[in-house]
Amino acid sequence: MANRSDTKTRILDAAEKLFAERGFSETSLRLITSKAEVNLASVNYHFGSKKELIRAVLARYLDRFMPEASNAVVQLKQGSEPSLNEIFSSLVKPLLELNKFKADGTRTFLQLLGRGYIESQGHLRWFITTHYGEHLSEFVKAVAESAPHIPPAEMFWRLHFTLGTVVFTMASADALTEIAEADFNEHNDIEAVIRKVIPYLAAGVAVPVTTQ
Amino acid sequence: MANRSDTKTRILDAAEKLFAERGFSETSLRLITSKAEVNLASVNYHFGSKKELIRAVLARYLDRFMPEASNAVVQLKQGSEPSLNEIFSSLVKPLLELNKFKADGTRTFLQLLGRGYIESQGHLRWFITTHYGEHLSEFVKAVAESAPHIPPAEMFWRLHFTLGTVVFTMASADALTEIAEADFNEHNDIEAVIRKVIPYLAAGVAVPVTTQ
DNA sequence: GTCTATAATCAGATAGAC
DNA sequence: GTCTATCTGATTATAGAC
Repeated sequence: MANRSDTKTRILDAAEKLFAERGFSETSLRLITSKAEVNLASVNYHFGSKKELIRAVLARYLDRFMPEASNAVVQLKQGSEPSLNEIFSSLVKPLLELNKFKADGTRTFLQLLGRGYIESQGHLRWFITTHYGEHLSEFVKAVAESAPHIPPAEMFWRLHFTLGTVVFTMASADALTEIAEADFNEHNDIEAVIRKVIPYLAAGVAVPVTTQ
Repeated sequence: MANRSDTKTRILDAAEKLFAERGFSETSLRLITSKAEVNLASVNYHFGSKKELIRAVLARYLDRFMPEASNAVVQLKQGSEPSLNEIFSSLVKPLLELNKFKADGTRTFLQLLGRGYIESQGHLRWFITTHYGEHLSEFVKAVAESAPHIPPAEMFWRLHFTLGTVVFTMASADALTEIAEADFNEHNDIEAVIRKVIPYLAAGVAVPVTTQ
């Protein structure tokens, strides 16, 4: 069995792929263990429960991405007054680094994030803010400083609009790239999609608040 | 039984509320029939299956909203060259009309739409484009004319970014308004959220394409 | 049309041998 | 650590009496 990773990793690998494609509640442990070619009981042995497995899948990506992302933002601020476009763009490299960790890692991570935010009824939001709060606030602080004309409450909403744009786009990325291919003969990988969405996000976050 | 609507309506009413709050797969027929105070078997008698019930719930809203929405857009174009903000804003009234049809109808509809797009693996997208395609294209055409500097393929992406922003925001609207209340002492109803998101969307859709 | 009762399936989790 | 076998509970769906 030289060419076979350990059971725990096999489960994580199969689970993240299925979770990203189908969502969490639509993915049974039986399907996961069947794709991973491991025994059904091993999930509970290694992870305790399905819920813990989901957390482990997410944590494996977040542990890599979050420090790199906040680091990129901090580095960027060493220079002078980055634009919103530059701040968002600084996340591209940390995102693409995930492809080195695992094939299709960027897309998988973003899709997991999307599924997680939508399915977990606020639980993932809590998990991320409590476990990665300091990294997160580096990003939020940089954005706020770069758009000082937006009041904090408004910025709260806009950052969540942004999150929504990203996670929905990524959860639908497969379908959308297929349609774009068929209708416009455009081939887009995940990086191309990310680079398309950034100007959209930056424009929305910075648009002056209308008083009506 | 004067003060009791018929079984079919009771099921639809209970189902749409639960679907919007919890998602489709997290809502069992047992929960629906229990809240509706009807017999479990009546769902299959009246709708045939859970999947058909989901379609019926969505169709009840779409049948009202889509004609009104496309009508609003067409009306708006009678005047001269509406802005993107005006086009998006023209949807507010049709959306709020849903509150007259049913208490909290606007929020319910948008949350259902969000859940549907995310959970249905592209099936809802197909259902909407095939059943409401003409209404939809009125809207798309108006947006395209109002932002002629955006090439069609780019506009395809931006309209889906927009869809993502809206449906994610609406699927998370309850959680977000709670947080905004707690952290910023801001009270927002669904109309307030809609009015917040429109400038964000309009700015993103119209931002010049960057050539890099 | 509505009900009870139940079929048929699938889920997560676990006991216990190896 | 891994396996088989099974438990327990939930689900959708249906048959058949009323």
